[in-house]
Parts: sequence; C-alpha cells; structure tokens
Amino acid sequence: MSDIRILLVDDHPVVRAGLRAMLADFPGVTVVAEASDGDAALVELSKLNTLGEPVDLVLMDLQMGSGMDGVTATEKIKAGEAGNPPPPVLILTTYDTDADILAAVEAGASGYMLKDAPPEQIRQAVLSAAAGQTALAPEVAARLMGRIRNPSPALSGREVQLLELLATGMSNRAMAKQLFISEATVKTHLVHIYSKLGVDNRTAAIAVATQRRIIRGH
Amino acid sequence: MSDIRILLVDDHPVVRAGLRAMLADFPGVTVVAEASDGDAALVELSKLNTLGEPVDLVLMDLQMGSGMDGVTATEKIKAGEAGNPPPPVLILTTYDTDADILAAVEAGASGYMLKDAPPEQIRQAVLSAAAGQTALAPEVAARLMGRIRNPSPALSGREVQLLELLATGMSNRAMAKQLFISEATVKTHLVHIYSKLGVDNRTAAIAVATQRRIIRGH
DNA sequence: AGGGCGATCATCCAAATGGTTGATTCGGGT
DNA sequence: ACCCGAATCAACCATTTGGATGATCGCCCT
Repeated sequence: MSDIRILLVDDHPVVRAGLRAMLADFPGVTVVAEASDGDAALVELSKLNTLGEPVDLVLMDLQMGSGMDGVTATEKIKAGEAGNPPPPVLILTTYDTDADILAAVEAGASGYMLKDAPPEQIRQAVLSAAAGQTALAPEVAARLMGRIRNPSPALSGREVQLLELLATGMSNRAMAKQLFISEATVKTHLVHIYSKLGVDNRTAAIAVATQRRIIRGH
Repeated sequence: MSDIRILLVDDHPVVRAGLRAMLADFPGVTVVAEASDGDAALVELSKLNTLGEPVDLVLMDLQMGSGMDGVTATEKIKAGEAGNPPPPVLILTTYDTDADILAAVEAGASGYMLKDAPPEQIRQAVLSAAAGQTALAPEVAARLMGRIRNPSPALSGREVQLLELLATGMSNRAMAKQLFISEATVKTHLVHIYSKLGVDNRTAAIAVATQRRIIRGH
C-alpha cells in the first residue's frame, strides 16, 4: 500500500519545518504539500486533485495569523469544494479551550491534537485520522467529558448582548440607556450572567466569556 | 571560528524539531541541547558549563505549558546562576503584545522574534544575538517606534502587570494578595492606569488596553 | 389552562470600587 | 545635592456594583 499523502497547513514556518521533519521519521506517510493559511490550503487541495494526486489527510493549525482560519477552512474542505471526496482533517493546535474544540468538531474535523504532544501520539493520530477514525488528544477527550457531565447553561440573546456592551467598558447606567431599559433590569441580567458563567463580578465575566469565545476578544 | 552553540527551549516537540531542522540549514550554528521548560533549561546550562562546553545562545519561547516560564528563566539565566558569563537569550514566541515584550526585555532578553518570521529573519536574529547585539522582529520594532511617536503616556511595568491581573477578573483584594502589596497601593496604580488610558473604570481600562495591544485579549 | 422562561422593573442593604489628598521611600539623572 | 518619577501606603467619602427577594408581562409549548 502506498504512503499516506499529507497536506500541512500552518502559518509558522518553524512549525511546518518541525512537522515535516517529524513526519519524515514516520514510515508510511509523505508530506506532499504545505500551505500557510486556509485559502492557500484550498488552492493546494484542488490543484493536487486536478493532478490526480489527491491528499489523504490535512494536518492543520486552527489559529492562522492572516487569511482564512482553520475552522472556516475545515468547513470548506468538508463541503467538498476542493476535491471529492473530502480528505479527513486533523487539527494540530496550541490551545485546548472549549470553544476551539467545539468549533473544530462542529466544522467536521476528524481529530484534535495539541502541539505539545509527544511525537508518538501525533503519529498515532495521523494514522487513525487517515484511516477515517477519530483521534482526540487525551486532554481534549477529558475536557469534552467534563463538558458533557457539566453542561454550562446557555446565555440568552439578551444576556450575550449585555456581555458585549460590558466588554466595551460601559457602566450599568450607560448600558441601560443604550438598551432603553432600567438599571434594575441591567443588574438582573448581570446577576444571571454571573451565575451562568460561575463568576461574581463583571471583569471576571468578561474574562470567562472571552476565553470561551462567547464574545470577541480583540 | 567555531560554531555558535545553541540551547533550544520550547515545550512543543514539534517546534523544537522545526527549529532544529531550520538551524541545521544555517551554516555556523549548532544545537547542542534542548529543554522543554525553564527548569530543564537551567539544568542543561549548568551541565554544559561544568563540561567546559558553554552555550553561546539560548533560543527560548516565552509561554511554557508547565514548569518555569520564559521570563523567569531569562531572569535566572541573566542572574548568572547557570554558568558565567550568562549567554544571550533570544526570545522566539507567538505573541507580540506590549506586556510580553516588556517583560522579556526587562528580564534581560537580547532579542524578540515571532515564530511566523521567515527563516532568513530568524537566522539574522540568531547571528546578531549571539554576537551580543539586540535583535527585534520588524513588527516588534515598529510597535515600539509607534509607541514613541505616539506619546500616549507610557504605562510603567508595574502598571502593565496590574492590568494583566485585572483582565483575568481579579478583585483589588485578590491582586493585592497576589502581588504582596496593600489594596491601597493597588487602587493607586489603578487610578494612574485609568488616567493614562483615559478611562474611569476597570472594564473600560481592559477594553482600551486590549485594543491597544498593551495586554493580550485572549 | 397551566407551567416555564425570558425580559422587565423595584426596593433594600452590603461590599467593592473610584476619587482625592497627602506622605514616604528609593533610584536615576542633572 | 537636588529633583523627579515609580512604588508604596493611609484615610476619607461618594458612587457603583453585587446579592437577595419579589413581582409583572408575554410567549411558547403541552
């Protein structure tokens, strides 16, 4: 059987070099192309497809400095826009936040590994993913379990709206005026937000909401 | 003249492999040791020192998942605890926020490069740093320049530190305990921060500081 | 028809935060 | 020797925020 043909996607030349070197040590896999962001990845995919040399696995970072991010790219790949059938996508990234994992899984990723994983773990993940199986880093799997056991209550639309204003530094009074409601109502919403996020003041709420990507953080 | 002897410090095996591969392509440099965090780095340094084979340059990430972080490690290296004279430290990291840069420079780093830099830029930085010169990434240098041209009153190191804790949602009391200072002092710092940033409460301060990339917006 | 939930508002009280003034210490620079 | 800014702390008071409780209204769902 021929080698597993891999497309590397990462905006850091250093990381690409590392993966290339690491994968070169694994028998049975070959890096056939590289890209520095999602746009370039899609181009590479379709190019290789028309050449009749489709890739078997996309190994991609989620955070890309510029260009299309990993989640969007995963969605597009899975939509089949760049060759049929779409190859499995293995996410290899730095962060293991709930929001990141969730987004990746929802976008159709076949696996989620962390960059600080030992080479052997990465090798296993690459092989499983290429074989069509799911490969999750132990840390990630554990986190998902915790998430299922501890479902954090969803914020209502109004609450998210409050949270967004809150993150701009507005006072209760300012938010009340902006939303045409009373300060009392603002306070009620805030109390609900705090209890849902498990915090007890506004700055902590912003910190948690930002970290969970409930609101934008920059 | 003999090769520049380098110690690699990064908690990601992938990144270490990448740097190793990249540096192998540069003539005149040799990676003599690797470490996954600050503690291990100090051990390696003193070990090589007693062997009479001191390193000429430490190439280190700032963010280390576990163990001693890069800033602390830089301080210790510069304090000469791990061999005399202390080698220059070149920071190679992912983020270019003021807080990170400030901390690294204050800790005595000789340079600050971003991981998404092209190999050639990294090569130049390695050579300059090993030669005892300062090497800043263009993005970083530009940021510092803009800071100078835009005389928005500079925050002191302590103030930035406060701001970082603030952004995690800590109360005045919590910050006071964490920094071993009184709440009165915390409040004084906050007042200074507010006036320098042109705001009048903590959440607004976080919003502005994040926008200006004084701190990381997660 | 009734139950649940989101959104709205009020009141009362406690705790945290913000604003002001003033003071001390320490280090760097003229 | 002198000045200045950073960092430290204190005391005071006004304002804001947080927490508890309770209430009304409208909507969706069964």
